[in-house]
Amino acid sequence: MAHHLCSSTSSVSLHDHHCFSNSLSPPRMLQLTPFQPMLKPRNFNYSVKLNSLSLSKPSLQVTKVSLQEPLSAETQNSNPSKSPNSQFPDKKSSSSSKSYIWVNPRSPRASQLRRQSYDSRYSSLVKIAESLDSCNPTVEDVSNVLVSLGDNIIEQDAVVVLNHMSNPETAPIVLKHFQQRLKLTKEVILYNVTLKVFRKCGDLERAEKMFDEMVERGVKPDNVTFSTIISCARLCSLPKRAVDWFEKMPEFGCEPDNVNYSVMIDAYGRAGNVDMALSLYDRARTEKWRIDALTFSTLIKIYGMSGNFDGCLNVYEEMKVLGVKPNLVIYNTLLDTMGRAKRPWQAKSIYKEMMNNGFLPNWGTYASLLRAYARARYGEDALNVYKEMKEKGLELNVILFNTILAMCADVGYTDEATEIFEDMKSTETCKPDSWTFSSLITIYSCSGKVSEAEATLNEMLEAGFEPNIFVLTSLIQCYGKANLTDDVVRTFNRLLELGITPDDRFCGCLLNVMTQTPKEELGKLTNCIEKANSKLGYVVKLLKEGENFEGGIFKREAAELFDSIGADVRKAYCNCLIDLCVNLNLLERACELLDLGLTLEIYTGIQSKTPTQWSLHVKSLSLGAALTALHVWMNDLSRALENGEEFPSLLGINTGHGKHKYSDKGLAGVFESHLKEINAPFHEAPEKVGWFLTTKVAAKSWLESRRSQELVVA
DNA sequence: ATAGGGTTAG
Repeated sequence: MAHHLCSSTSSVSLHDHHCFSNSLSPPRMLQLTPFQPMLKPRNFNYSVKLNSLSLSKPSLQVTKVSLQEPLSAETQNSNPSKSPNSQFPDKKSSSSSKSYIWVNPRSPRASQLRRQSYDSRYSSLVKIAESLDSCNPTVEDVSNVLVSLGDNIIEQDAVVVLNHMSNPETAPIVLKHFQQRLKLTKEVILYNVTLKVFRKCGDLERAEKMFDEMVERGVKPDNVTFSTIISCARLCSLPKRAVDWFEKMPEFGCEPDNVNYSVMIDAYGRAGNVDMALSLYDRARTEKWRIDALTFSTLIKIYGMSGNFDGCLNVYEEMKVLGVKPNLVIYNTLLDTMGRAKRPWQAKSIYKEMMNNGFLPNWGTYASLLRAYARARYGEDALNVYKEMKEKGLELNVILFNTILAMCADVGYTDEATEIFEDMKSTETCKPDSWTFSSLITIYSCSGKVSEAEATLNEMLEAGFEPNIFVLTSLIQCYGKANLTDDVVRTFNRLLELGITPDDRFCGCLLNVMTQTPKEELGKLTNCIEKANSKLGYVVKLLKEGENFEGGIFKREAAELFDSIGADVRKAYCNCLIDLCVNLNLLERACELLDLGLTLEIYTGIQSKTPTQWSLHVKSLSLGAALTALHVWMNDLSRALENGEEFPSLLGINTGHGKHKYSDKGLAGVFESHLKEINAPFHEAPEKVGWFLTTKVAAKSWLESRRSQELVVA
């Protein structure tokens, strides 16, 4: 990484370093979701002193294709003889027997006529529906629009008109109009389509009122009535009301069918009642209802929402066993749930299967894939999906753009993020929001690009967004890395001016900045830390005062601090505090903190022993903490040697691979040079990445020579 | 497109 590190003062040797899932990072809003892991791989710098650490069957089986002229107002007023569709009989002549064309319904001619005649009628009805949506909700205005239908209205016309309406004010008036003028044979259908209008507007109140009205009028509700109201309740995020309606069905003589089950499976799932959803599925299965792909998709989603991701895959397998062919919706749902499950590899194999089965990805497919890859930080895969979407002209929305930009921030794709941000701005539909700016500022901050971060901040302000805690945390990290301590302080004051309360992560970032700041500037930052979090301020103060305090106080205060902060930041705080100790040459204090970290189980499994190998695991430690742990381990090994303990054939240190986009040199690299410096006989294992190994013999002789050296010094 | 089920998330 190109960070500007803390100035290389002669007394402090500085090392670029990042640490892993223990680190405090500039926050991203993504991390607020429950699906996000608590911690992410992140970069950090530590300055450390090294030497210390269906089209329904054509219902026109009718051979009669005689139809009226298109029912638009214009044609009503125009001279029929001038009608462009003069091949069809006009309305006036339709009363004469000659007006009927009799055609074999199976002939291509019939289907052509059907389509044409249907199309023209249908589209006029749709236009009338639109006019009804925009007219005043008065009987007069509604009647004026409906006049254009003429007098030969059939029941189906009424159904089509209402089915296309979306205005909950005019729809009941339209319904009444038809009820008064038509002899309805299936009045329930008219009610059902009116209920759909209310559902479109998410107006459950009106839908329920309409239900009462129909019952009062003696119209018997059917399964469609119930599925419409139930799905309306579901759309209104009132799944419990959906359940109430489902339970009312028997009361009205309705037996639930497969669609009702399907809707209810979804409604129960959304109500959080997974058990009921699954028991309905069982019932549907034992009652041999045909369970279709859509219902399986719903089931997969329910399992996914309850976190049972293997359940999702089981349903998918069961579906195939039952002979239901997966469709695109199923695949998209599976991809989505595998993304939520953080199983990008499974998303990948499902996508492959989908392609092999001849399906073409649609926007939803790409969105699910992109999310699955981006959330799991499969950088290359996510970028490939992005490129493919771009090639196909599929535009991302803000959420998707933000998802991929957040990934770029996590894996250090600075240039890619810049390009994607430009793409985003060039779209007409998508404007960057505070999340977008936050991710970008984080990216520039992590890669040490101060001027870019500041430019993006200004762009954000121009777009009318106030800096939030996420942005300010990133900026503090940015200035900290660049060793611009005064700008860190200025940014901190800005946070207070904006009335934002510093959170654990923000304070952790400040603490992390301290680990990168030269000694003589630390005072400026301790002031900020004291204002931000008094407990942390006190611990830092004790630490800085070195030995001048009673034993035990420091550890107790530190323990209290760890108790007061979120479990997700404890390790990061502990790492930073140890780094600070190491920087200030307070090795004993560092050991105390490491010990406290072990006691409180902030750190686990640092040392391990098997009959054949003793190991030190420093993967999740900061450099300072890792070097402290090494120091402790060596002392433990010396003691074991003195006590005549049997050594295993191998001794090893696991640093992890230590590669990170924002970092030039990882923990492994720094550790390697430190091991050389102290002549430790550990060597990088060619077969095992991130491991430094030595033999019993080499370890023992090195420990011996170290002891004799110490004796000499003494 | 022709009375009922889902699709968009951070």
